Amino acid sequence: MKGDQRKKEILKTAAQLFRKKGYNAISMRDLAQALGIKAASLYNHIKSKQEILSLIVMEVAESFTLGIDSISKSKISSIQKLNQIIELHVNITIEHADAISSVNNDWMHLKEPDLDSFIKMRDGYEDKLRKIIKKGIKDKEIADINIEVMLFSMLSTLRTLHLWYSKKQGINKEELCGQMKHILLKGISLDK
Amino acid sequence: MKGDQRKKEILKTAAQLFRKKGYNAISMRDLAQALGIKAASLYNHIKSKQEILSLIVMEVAESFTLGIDSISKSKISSIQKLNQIIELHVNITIEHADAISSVNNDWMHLKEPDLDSFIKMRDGYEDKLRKIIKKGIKDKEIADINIEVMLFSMLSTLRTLHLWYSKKQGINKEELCGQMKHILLKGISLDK
DNA sequence: GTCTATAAAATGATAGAC
DNA sequence: GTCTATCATTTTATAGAC
Repeated sequence: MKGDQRKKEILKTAAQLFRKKGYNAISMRDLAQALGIKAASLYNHIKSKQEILSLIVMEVAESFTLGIDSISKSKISSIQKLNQIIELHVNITIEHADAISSVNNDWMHLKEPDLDSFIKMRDGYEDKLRKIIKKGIKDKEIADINIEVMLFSMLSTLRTLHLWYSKKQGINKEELCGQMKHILLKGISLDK
Repeated sequence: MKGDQRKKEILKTAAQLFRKKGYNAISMRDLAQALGIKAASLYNHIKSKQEILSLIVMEVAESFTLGIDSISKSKISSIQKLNQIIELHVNITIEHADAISSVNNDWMHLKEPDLDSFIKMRDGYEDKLRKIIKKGIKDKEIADINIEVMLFSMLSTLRTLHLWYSKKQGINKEELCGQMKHILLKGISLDK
């Protein structure tokens, strides 16, 4: 089961299809056809359609959780932590662009106990980021703007990076990280 | 047909349900039940499930198109135009928070000719915003960062405002607009 | 304008042959 | 490991009674 190459293909193709039309719009027949087999054959590799969604979404959610935990703990300034969080999102987006679409839009179709686990991870992520911003304001590293607006704005941009990244070529990872840091942390206006 | 109050109720309830689970996850039975009637009764007011989606999505898409057209034409600075675009998004989000969710996530389930029309409006919107940013850079009102990154970052935040706005109370429209302008245009870092 | 009854198609999933 | 055949359920939508 560990080396089931076919299962990996199924998950990869499913993530691609879910990204285009969403979990509910893709039938097992659609998925099978994209793989060149019949729908019934899928069940030799996966237990159910639900399991496919779960494997796709939970893996990425766990990567984000591990990432933010590590950044939270490290002994660096708040601005440096925000820089690392931007890098975390860019890295995961590049590696799991299709899956992120389901993390953003299909998570509500998870079933218990995954649904509860996902929501806890998501809330925990937001809370850790909120604490980093709060400390940054206290230490006068970050402007004293409404913290929830700030949090929302950063997360919106980082979470939807996948919508835009795959369309643009000619920008490498380092350049992208640099631009994102500039825009998210320093703004675009010149009139100060 | 103009004064069909029931039809308006159907569209409003449908938008609420689509927001929670997406167009494909909501059946006509679900919608009917939320309205306290049977599924068959819906068809006295609407032609099909497709028509419901179309009415919800296209109205909001047209509002955005009208708004950006008007802003584009007016004789004000680029930064002032960006300020007005932020106001446009805040206003439409407050008035059509449920519908915006379908505009973001369910538009791909539109059928022709609506699908093509929607995509044209969306591309047109992005292009008008791109031109405003470009002129702002030329006139030295806006920092000379990668224009596509800037465009993407602004739109990501503005388009997902609905995810966040309905959760937070205690912030009024004017305050929200002010904070968004600050974050999107001036950034959050203090170290310059 | 809403109901019951029902058609026609699509869906997730299983059984068993090869 | 994939196939054909099939099942049980759900789905959108229509017809016709009230």
